[in-house]
Amino acid sequence: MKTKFYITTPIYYPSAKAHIGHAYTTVVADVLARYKRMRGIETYYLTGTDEHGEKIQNNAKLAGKSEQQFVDDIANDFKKLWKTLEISNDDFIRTTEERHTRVVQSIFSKLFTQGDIYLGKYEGWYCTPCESFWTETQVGPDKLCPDCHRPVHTASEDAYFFKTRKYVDQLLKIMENHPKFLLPVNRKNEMINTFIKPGLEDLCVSRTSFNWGIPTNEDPRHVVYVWLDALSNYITALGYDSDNPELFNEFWADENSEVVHLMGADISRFHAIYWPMFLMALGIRVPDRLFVHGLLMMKDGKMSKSKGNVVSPYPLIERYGVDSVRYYLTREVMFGSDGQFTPEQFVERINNDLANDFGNLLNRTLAMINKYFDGVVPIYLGDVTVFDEGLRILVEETIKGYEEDLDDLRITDAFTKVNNLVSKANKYIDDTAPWALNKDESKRGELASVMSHLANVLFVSGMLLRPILVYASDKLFDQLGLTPKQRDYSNIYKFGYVSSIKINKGDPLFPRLDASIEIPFIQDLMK
RNA sequence: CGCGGGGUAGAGCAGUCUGGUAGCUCGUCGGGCUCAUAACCCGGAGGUCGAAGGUUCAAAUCCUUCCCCCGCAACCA
Repeated sequence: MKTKFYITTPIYYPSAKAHIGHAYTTVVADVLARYKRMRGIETYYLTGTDEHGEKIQNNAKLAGKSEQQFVDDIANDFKKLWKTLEISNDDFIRTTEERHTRVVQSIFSKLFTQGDIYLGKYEGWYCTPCESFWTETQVGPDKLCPDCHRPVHTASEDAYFFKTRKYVDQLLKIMENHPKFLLPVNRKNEMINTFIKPGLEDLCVSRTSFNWGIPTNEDPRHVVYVWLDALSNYITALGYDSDNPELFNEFWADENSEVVHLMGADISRFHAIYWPMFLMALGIRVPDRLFVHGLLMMKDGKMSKSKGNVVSPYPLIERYGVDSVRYYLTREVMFGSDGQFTPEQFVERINNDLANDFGNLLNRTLAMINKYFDGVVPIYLGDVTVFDEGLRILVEETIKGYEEDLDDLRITDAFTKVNNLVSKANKYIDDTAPWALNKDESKRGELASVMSHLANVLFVSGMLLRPILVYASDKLFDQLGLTPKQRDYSNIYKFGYVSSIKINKGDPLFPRLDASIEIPFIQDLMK
């Protein structure tokens, strides 16, 4: 396994405030980052905002702000949300920052000089009053401007293009030789069959129709157009081509660093095709993994401003806590497929997994340790019964499977295994019936073993969930009586580590939510 | 014929690549337990796996055609 880990979210386009969909991607990336750190892997986690383009220019005007003021405000909104959600990003890159713009200009120049970028003509449907280009499908069969509904005409303007031809074979080879380069696999097939095979066109990398962008050194009327600007953030943030390239050398250039990009399907094409090509042109190695995650849909379809079905994460966090929201986002959606946000499932997920199964397991275990052993976890003496043995073996299998899954980005599978462990521990209580053992003095050893096994399962479960539950895991460790030093991941390999310590039973970790109150409350948020 | 995803129990989903008794969570019905947050554990009912045809000893799974839903369509995770 590689010793270093670099993970990124897409940089979000701040044309409006952050919603729960942004939070989904960012939380998932955070869970992976925290997991890797917990395993002792040197990790760097990057997120940020993509702040250029015509839409920003227009929205700023509408808001009566300067472009910079407009993006400053929204970038702050994103930063605040990540802070609230306890996102552990190491950096937050903004494409309007000098450290980014300067390097993008230099990348553009380099590609131009070496002949990968050339000056050509961009053609499309143009609306003169709106000063905008539109695509064939946007203007429709009647050739009307989608904005003002007036007729458009074909027009062309000078633009720079990136030559793709030179790198196609190399890219195909990468996809062929590295089956996990682009996941899920159907995404790879889509890229190859729809975009590459029919013949890849050159990519337009500059525009003159608006000016809120990074001006090129070659011709300042041209600003760098979207993807060359936006995608470069993954390396500019690390100090590529700057006076401080240490992070770049450590987390990108070094083959011992695993580079993972997370993204939605809408932008997978740019990540999977053009981004590797840009890197090849720059003579830099390509990422290890591109993972296309699903979207969190609303009952009436995709979240969008026009539909007015966007959910803000803030009121959810405020009412249910950071851990619950993080857990819901990580767990609800099969990683790689689309999922649906409904108030019913939100409440259900938290009640079943966190309150009834996980939280209650802690609560009932500690109650028994208090009652039967005066609040001290009995000394671990190995397996006494077959039930003990079965549980211990399951713990070992769970840890192994969890690690394999997370290392392979199978997030849903990994945490499903933890749920299963918790659930089997609840069953174990039924199987062993401690209340019955307590009535028989000769079964004292068995009873002690049950408590000890349960305490250790709780320790392991809390640790495996720690990348998600940034507060509750430590509350659980507090209640188990573990010192901060003892809360180390490596200790979960030693089953029986939690032994002979005084517990501090506290409040339930996750109070059960009353569905009849909470569902209407969340429904209200969706209006 | 633009591209892609999907249609499996009342709800939400896995399983489809590598064909072999249809599974998970929730709900529902019945039972158990009493350590616990009205929780937990066990069992039952409930499915012509979108439709039709084909391949096969055997199809949710492979092939063909069709129907329906959704997303994208060059800056909405």
